[in-house]
Amino acid sequence: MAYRRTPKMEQRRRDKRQLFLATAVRLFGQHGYATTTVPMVVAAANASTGSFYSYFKNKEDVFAAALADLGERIAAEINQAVAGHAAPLAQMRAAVERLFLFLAEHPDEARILIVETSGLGGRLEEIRRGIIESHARSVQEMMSRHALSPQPEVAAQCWVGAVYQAAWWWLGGDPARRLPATEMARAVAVYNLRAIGADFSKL
Amino acid sequence: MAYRRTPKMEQRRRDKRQLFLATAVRLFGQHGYATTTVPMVVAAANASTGSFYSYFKNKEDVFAAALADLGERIAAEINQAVAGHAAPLAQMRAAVERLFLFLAEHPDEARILIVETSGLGGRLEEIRRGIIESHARSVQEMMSRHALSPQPEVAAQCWVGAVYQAAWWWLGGDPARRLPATEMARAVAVYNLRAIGADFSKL
Amino acid sequence: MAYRRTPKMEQRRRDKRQLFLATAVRLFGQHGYATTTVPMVVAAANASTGSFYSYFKNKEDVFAAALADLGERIAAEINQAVAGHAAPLAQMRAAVERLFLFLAEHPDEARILIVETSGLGGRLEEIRRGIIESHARSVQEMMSRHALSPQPEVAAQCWVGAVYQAAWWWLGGDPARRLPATEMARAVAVYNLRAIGADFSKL
Amino acid sequence: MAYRRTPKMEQRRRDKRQLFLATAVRLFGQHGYATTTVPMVVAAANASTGSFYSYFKNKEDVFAAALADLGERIAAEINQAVAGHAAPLAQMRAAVERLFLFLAEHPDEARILIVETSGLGGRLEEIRRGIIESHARSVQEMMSRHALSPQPEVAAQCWVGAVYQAAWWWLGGDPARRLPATEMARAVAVYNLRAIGADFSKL
DNA sequence: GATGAATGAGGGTTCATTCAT
DNA sequence: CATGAATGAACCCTCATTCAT
Repeated sequence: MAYRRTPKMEQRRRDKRQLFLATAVRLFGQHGYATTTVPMVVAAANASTGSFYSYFKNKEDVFAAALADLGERIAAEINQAVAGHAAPLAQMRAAVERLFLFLAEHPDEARILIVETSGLGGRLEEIRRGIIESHARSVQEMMSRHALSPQPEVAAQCWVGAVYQAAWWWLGGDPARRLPATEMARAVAVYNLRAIGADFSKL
Repeated sequence: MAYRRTPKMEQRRRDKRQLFLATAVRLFGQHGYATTTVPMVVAAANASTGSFYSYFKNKEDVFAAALADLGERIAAEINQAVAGHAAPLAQMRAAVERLFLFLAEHPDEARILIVETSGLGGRLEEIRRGIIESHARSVQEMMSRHALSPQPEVAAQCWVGAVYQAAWWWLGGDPARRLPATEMARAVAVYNLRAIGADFSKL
Repeated sequence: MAYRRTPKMEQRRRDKRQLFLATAVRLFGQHGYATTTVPMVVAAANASTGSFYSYFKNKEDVFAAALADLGERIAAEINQAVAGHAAPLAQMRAAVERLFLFLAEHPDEARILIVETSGLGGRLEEIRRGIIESHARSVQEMMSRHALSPQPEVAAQCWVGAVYQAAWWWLGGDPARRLPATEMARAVAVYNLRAIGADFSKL
Repeated sequence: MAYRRTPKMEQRRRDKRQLFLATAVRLFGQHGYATTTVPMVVAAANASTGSFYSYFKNKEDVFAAALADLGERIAAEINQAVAGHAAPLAQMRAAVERLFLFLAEHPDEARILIVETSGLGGRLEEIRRGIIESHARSVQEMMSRHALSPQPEVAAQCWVGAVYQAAWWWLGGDPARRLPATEMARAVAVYNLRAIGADFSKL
């Protein structure tokens, strides 16, 4: 007689998985993939080794899940930012600023995304590339739609690289002395928009 | 067994150290810091564990040395490139192109610099930051000397980030189908120069 | 929640236990004791861990039960075979042939009995010894009743060992090229009967 | 300057490997393959985990080495025994007796050979089969050379099975009450020789 | 100085078993 | 009674580092 598969249990499983994921993101962000150990994650999540392995196939698996999750969150952020504007240039600017702010507000996530995502075997590298590519692609699309740059592919990479590096640098600075995040975001946006030849009198 | 330190021996030591360093750069570049083991380096250099540890305090130490070495090589490249030009803009353009080309021609080094240098404990991160900062500083210096951008610090980071990311993307592409390195270099230079408001009619 | 033990429920319990047992025999036979995991058995029986442990004290317990079950099945086979003959020699021959055929037709069971029953702690070894001993005992009995061999105890062990090893060898051979099972059975019977000095003119 | 590879060190390495091997045989014989752990072997050999793994690729590897070693020792024993006789029957009898005695005197080795050599993945099973086959083959050869049995292949397996099972049974008996090993050996030899129709008046 | 055998902490992972639901 | 999530001890194995030769 099969006992009812209680919805409560399912919810708990989802919650616990989420807890593991969040913990993993934090630790991976703070220590890097290689240096973060499964026991560390398990301890930080107040769980047991066995439990961990019932939610994820292995260490790589959590990382992949965390990365995928992160990709979606960023995409959502950017989409939301873009949705608030009609003009292409305004949209691009909003996208850059939001991306920068997201990274600035989520240092662990930023670390994961910007560094420590290499030498992880093809699969993870793939996922990371995918995330970056997807930003780059949207940049590229907007640019080519508006004939803003002769080599949109290259520009898109530069664009993303500029944001990431700026964020990375800013995160490493002394919080007491660095520029406010919003000003940084604006400066980076200006840098990138100028780079693709945007006419600033329109903004 | 009285040993005398002959100049010949000193030379040999320098050579061997250099061999270790080169081997380490290659392997770290190919496999990443965490995945590269001391035995691997030792084997690839046809040496012995003991020998290795007589040249370097530990694994981190080789990596730091390799990084420092790399920093010097890059600085030399850029200086050389800049030296060939008088006009500031031409210098900046030359610097970007040379940096890109260096990364394109030295994938192992590129990988070490761009991705495999995080989560490695403060000291190494410091060194990596140092390298990037030094590029950034020279960019910043040129810019502020010529009043090219309102926020030279930020722009300098964007600048470097654009080059690195572009190089990384290019290296990951299909060698048979990607743009020639020199064209890429030029495109990246254009991106960055435009970003800082350089008057292109002058180039 | 008052439960009443209905006959229907008892029957169900017996059935489920039998299902677990059969599944266990199959898996233990195919993968060996150590390599077969409780989750494997549970999954193959479409049941749950908890259910499993309500039928058996632990992993060793199923194995013991499976072994005991197997012992009974073999005893029944042999008894049935023997019952078809009156003359002692004919009985012995029938017993050997039937035992061999049983093993040949039940590879999983054969494997459990012949090889996968050691290093399992005293109790299981005991059970296995018991099964073998019981064959040996009946052989021994027949022999001593008919004064066929000077050392019936030893002969009985040789007798059983010959059958088992022959079966094991035959099972490991290429099904397309090996002798038909019945011929093998006969050859083994001849070997053993001759060994105890049976007068073949009587057969 | 390569330092002389001292013969003393090579000797030590051989010795240590041998120590590991002997220890492994003992423990595998006493507890079985699955139940014997690498830490157990390491502890019993007064060595370290790392050392162990510098001599053997993994757990399976020691076992395979132990098995191979055992195969050679047994072959040597049998060859030596056979060499002492000229007549084929006398040779066969000597071979059986020696094999039995070897197993009787080396319980650990016997356990390894007779049981606990299955479910170990193809490779180890292969090795074990190989050892048994090689005995069987020599039996078979002698038999067919002297036209002693109509189906020498089958007889050879029975032959070996009889010896193994007899040895196994004998080893499990109460040392204070069991037959002397030499008498057992003789009884087993008689069993087998009769089985292949040897004319006993010749012995 | 050079060598490489030895060390052992610690990593990732599995699985027998329990117990709250 | 049934379920399956949770536990955690224990396994196999790697590798940075040391030190006797």
